[in-house]
Order: sequence, then structure tokens, then C-alpha cells
Amino acid sequence: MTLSKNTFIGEFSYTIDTKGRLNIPSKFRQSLSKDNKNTFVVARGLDKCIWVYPLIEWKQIEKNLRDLSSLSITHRRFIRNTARYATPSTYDKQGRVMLNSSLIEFAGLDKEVLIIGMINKMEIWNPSILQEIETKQSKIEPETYEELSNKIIL
Amino acid sequence: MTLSKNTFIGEFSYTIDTKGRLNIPSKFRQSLSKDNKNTFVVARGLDKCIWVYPLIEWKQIEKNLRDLSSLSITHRRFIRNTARYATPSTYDKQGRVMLNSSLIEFAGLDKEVLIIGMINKMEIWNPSILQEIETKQSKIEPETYEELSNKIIL
DNA sequence: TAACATTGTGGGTAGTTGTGGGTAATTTAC
DNA sequence: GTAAATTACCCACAACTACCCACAATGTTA
Repeated sequence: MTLSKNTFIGEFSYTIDTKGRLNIPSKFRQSLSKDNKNTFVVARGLDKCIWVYPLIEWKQIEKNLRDLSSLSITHRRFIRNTARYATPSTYDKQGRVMLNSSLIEFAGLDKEVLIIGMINKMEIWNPSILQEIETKQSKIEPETYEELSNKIIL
Repeated sequence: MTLSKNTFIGEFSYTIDTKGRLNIPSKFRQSLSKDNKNTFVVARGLDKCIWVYPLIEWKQIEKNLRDLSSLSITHRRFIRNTARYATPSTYDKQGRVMLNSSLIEFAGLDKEVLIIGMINKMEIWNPSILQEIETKQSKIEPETYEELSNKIIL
């Protein structure tokens, strides 16, 4: 059973094969609406993980980014960091997307990865990195982004 | 006799079979409205138990999560912790849902379980764990009842 | 009381899914 | 333009899941 369209929940253990392909869980693919054209956009997450958006979710983000004025240095940097590492990726007949080596390196991924449903997107994690972060979660993060959180929904 | 729609009260003893299936009490299923499409969402409870939501109850939660911006680290953590362990589960012709091993382990469930109606959802408990918690936990203070009396009329 | 319906539990089977690898098509490099 | 590298497509298979049937125990009705 699939719930709302383009909405992801749950957690899955998968593997990246030797060709750099990663299977997207069948449940997630089934929840996609047709207008995504079997395509995701993979990007750097704000944590040490990869974010995978359905195409139409990403288009909404692009639209929101368009509304940020480049007069603000913060906005410029934010737009740059967001757009720079994003890549569209169409999955093959088996439901696998290609992850380029730059993203794999950024997220510190090995063979075994954790795919986590995050409602409007999914996250790809190295399980040990996520666990490490969760244990030392008392650490306070920079608050630069907090200010923006009222203006744009990622 | 079933009371209000999508509302659960009472307690039942059931068993999880070798395939990880758990029967939902017939009374609870009968109280479900049609738009749930025979589907629940099972998730980690805040106590050491499993929470089982009717689909439409869960959709409301998803809707609220969707309005949180991922720019905020606090929001990200909240979304992750909430969505990560949630799974939709349509019950079969016998009225059983699948509980994945991760949830079973989290709640420390054996074969015999207790299903408790919690109004808008149900809880799945290992009976001995619940009893242990109840004895360990001190009684609810009279002052707490006084405070609650302003919010609910018994 | 007897016949019937409902409910909780067990198990078999066919279809789906995750993963690996081979081959052709396309792109990139020289 | 040709060779090398990369990417897309296809097939294969083991493991898992959804669906179906079965049956005993309990509750209901005539």
C-alpha cells in the first residue's frame, strides 16, 4: 500500500553495487506520480548524507530559490551551495539510480547504505556515520540556516 | 457495537505468528472508516511499544511534517525520527498487519502481545514490559489530576 | 440444541523485489 | 576517426512478501 503521492516514510538497508548504482525501494517508486518521469534529483544534504528528491519536488525548490534575491550575500551562497551539487538521475528498468563519485565521497558511503524516508525526499546514509551523529547529538549546530527556515521549505 | 469512527478503546490479548503477522481486533477494524483503505501505519511509540495509526490519522501527521523546513536542524531531526520508523501496512483478508523485525525488536515483543485502544491509535505491548513499567512508575499525583480537570471532563 | 457465521491462527504458493553480471549503445579522450 | 571508457539495457536468480485456503474455537441465531 502506498500513501500520499511523492511522500516517503520508512527505513531500508540497501547496497551500492560496483557500478555505483543504488536501488530505490519499490515502495518509494510506487508512490511517485507520473509527472516525475522516472527521474529524481540527487543533491548534497545539509547533514552528511545524500538527498534524493522526486523531480517535481525539486522543481518547487528551484521555484523558491528563484524568489531569493541575489543582492543578499547569504542568499547567493545558499543558492550556490544548493544548486551546485544537484544532478538529475533517471532510474533504470530495475529501479536503480546512478550516484556520482563526488556525492558518494561527500556522504562517506561504502557498500552498505541506509535509505530513510523524509516525507518530501529521501536520505542516503552511511549507517555508521548516522549512528555516530545520533550518539553525540548534544552538539549545537551553526544557526545560520535557522534564520532562513521561515522563508523556504526544503 | 462500534462507537465513533476511527476511535479505539479496550484491551486485547493476541499473538504474533512466525511470519511477523499480527491480527488487529475485529472490533477495531469495524470502527475504521472506508477512506482508510484497509491500511494502518505502524511506528515506534514514545514508550517501549508500537503505535498503530489508521491511515487518515497518519496523513494528518505527514501534512504537519511537510510544513517543517529542512533548513532547521531541529526540524530535520524531528522529521527523521518520526518518519524513519513508520511503515504503511495493509491488512490481509484475515485482518492481519505485518510488523517488521525492527519494530518487534524495538518494542521487545515476543509471541504474546497486548493491544490497547488509545482513542486515535492503538498500542502494541509486550505484557510483561508494560506491567514492569507500571509498577516502577509512581502513581499519578493528585495535583496532576487537578491540572487535567481543566482540560477534560470525566 | 443444532446449524450457522465469525474470528483468531497456521501454512502453502505464486508473484514481486533486490542484486549481480553480460552486452550493446553512447560518450569521451587522444 | 578510432580506441577507451562510461552508461543504458537486458537477463538471471535467490529471498522475500502478498495472497489464498484451511481449520478450530467461539459466539449467534432459529
